[in-house]
Amino acid sequence: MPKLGMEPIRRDALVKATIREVGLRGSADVTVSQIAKAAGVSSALAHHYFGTKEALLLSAMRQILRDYGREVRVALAAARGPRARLEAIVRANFAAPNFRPEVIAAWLTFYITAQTSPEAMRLLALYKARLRSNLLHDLRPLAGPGAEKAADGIGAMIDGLYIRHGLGRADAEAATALVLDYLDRLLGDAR
Amino acid sequence: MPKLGMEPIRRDALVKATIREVGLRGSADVTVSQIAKAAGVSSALAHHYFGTKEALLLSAMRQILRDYGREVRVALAAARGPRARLEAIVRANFAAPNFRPEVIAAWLTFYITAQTSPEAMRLLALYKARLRSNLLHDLRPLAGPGAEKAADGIGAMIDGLYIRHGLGRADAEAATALVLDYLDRLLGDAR
Amino acid sequence: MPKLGMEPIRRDALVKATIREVGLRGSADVTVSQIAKAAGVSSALAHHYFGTKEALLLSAMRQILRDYGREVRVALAAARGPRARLEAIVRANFAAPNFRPEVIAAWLTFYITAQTSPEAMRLLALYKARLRSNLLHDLRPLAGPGAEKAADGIGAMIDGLYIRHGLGRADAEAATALVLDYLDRLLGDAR
Amino acid sequence: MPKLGMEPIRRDALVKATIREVGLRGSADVTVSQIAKAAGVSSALAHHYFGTKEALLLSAMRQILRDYGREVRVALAAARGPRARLEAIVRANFAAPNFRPEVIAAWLTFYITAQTSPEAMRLLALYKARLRSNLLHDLRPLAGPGAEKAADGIGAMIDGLYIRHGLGRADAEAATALVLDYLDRLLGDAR
DNA sequence: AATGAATGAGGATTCATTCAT
DNA sequence: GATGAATGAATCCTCATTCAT
Repeated sequence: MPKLGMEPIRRDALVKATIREVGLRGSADVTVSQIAKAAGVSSALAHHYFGTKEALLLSAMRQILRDYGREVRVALAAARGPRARLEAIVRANFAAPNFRPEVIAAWLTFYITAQTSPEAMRLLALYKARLRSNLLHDLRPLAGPGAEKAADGIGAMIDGLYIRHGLGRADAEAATALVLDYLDRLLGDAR
Repeated sequence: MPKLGMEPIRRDALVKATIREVGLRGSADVTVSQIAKAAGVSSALAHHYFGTKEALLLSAMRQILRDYGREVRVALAAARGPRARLEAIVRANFAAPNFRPEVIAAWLTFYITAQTSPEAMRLLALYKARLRSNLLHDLRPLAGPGAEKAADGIGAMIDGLYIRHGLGRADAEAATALVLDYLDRLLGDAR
Repeated sequence: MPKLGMEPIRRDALVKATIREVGLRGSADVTVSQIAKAAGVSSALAHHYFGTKEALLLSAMRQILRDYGREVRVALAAARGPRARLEAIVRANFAAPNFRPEVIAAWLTFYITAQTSPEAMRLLALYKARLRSNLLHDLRPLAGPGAEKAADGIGAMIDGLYIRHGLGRADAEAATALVLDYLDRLLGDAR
Repeated sequence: MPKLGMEPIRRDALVKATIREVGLRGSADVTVSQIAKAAGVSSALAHHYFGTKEALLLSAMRQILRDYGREVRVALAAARGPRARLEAIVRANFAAPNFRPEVIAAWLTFYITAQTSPEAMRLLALYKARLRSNLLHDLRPLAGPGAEKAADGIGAMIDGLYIRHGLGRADAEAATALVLDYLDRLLGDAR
């Protein structure tokens, strides 16, 4: 029984299902039909709304990036001072919603997709840039000229811990501690 | 013009072609036919020698791990003392043969594969364990009780820089410097 | 021009085409594509509805068994008394719809299939059991203790004539007469 | 180490392996490679000696027919008088070497093959004719004008019991008894 | 006499995508 | 707004067959 204004609901359900399925199946081997079924609609509808599979995957990627961005923004809003803000950024990266195995698996898949799809690459680069700029903003007052390198190092470590988590253990707490320890060593110079 | 003793030659060519194609195409979407063509043989021959596509992918993964292991071993042999050995390990990770975009892309693909194939997961875990044990061996005399955390941090940063390289620039030299800087900060405690 | 409710129509067409093709080609070498083409659809649709080739073959087998069962049931309904019922069973076995070369060829193929597929074996055993029980039901009042052996003998002869028909001539009339003659000799004891 | 005069040995091994494999695999799904491996040679050699797969299958069929013929001939040689000879024929049909599941399975496969290959059909027809002529020869003095029908009936029953054996139980002894009982009923007329 | 090497042709199966309803 | 119907294209894989050695 079709209703008016179903579009946003369906789109959302499909995007969420995409993230879930890509994560669960843990690979790029997800089919549009699987996603559609998981969203409770026909695969034809998925095409109706997104046109192609790639577009659907990109939408899912954008959603993940958006979720991630929100998480960071919220964390930042509650932090006072550069050091606290840096810690907030780190914590946000390993916060539950972003750190679920399925989301990590989705990220990995998007890394792969990015090697083929320029649009995916663009999105991933955007994430990198945003993280870097966030870090830089608060590192500069603390680390001075070393800020650039510090941002690179911290960003890399975050990424490394992130994908390692997907592969096995490594809990969020330990990951956070490790990065914060690194941060403090970096800031030690300036202190 | 068939010759005798072609098997090792073909296997090698196919494995190399697999790495290359997986890297170039940058995804798990490589077909056996593509790989076979790149190796200059028919897809039937690929199946003749490897049985399944997964087996071929796993062989390629083993080859990459073997190459990586050799690289590290050679670097270690030339190093004197724990600090030098640690630096050797880091450098080896970003050394040219391991750090080519195609190899990195292959690694990423294997990360994905690992989420489905237990054998791939096993191989990846083995790599992680070896890297960690290598680092620990030389960190213990220098970092004492902090060695474990140090190994985790350095390992994570290496992985992060590694996949970041696949995504864009970030040269080997900068990556090496970043990790060594981190290393020195870690060792600063004990110094 | 897709319509709704096509599924039963397509399924039926595919099953019929399967019987026809298996019969015509006279072997298990029929391909799904051949069957699909004969049914006027794509091979993809055959998989869409039946999943696997084996499932399609089994469906065809079930259809043949169903047709056969109906034939026997109809014949039995019109017969009065054990002797007449036995004759009806025999006649039904050689009645036109079951006795077409293509159906016989299909039977033979299913005999082969049964050696690999437990489900096919089950279906064939079911047919055997039903025929035997039908025969026994009416043989017991007439042949007494010899009923079991009589059922086996008649069943075997029917099967033998059946496959012989597939191989060459041997018309239905002669086959029927032969079995009925045997039946009468068997019943002679009790008469 | 190739030897002189290997040809007959290899041919024989391949034919035997064919019968065995066709029987074991219980279907026409046997590959030349499987047969060759079972015979301890390469598949290339099978082609070297037989040219095509079909030729190899036909050779196997001829061998089975030859074995069957010999079995019957030996049995006949030891029998005195028409009745004894008829019984000998029946017994030979259910004698161990012909009645092994694998041989029966091979027979079934050849029935299928016959529907495609004229040569296979010819061989099968030849077997039918020989059995019929054998039966007729000894039925004529005993059954007179009914001999023809008797031969058909007995032949059919033998075939029926034969393939039924392939499908499940039904031991040779019971089969023999059933046919002999039928024979005696047929001869009862003339007695 | 025998085989390893190699492949073309084909077969089952999957899937993104389209379209009429 | 939504879907069942349908398919072309592609994928993995198998196999009979050939050929140089």
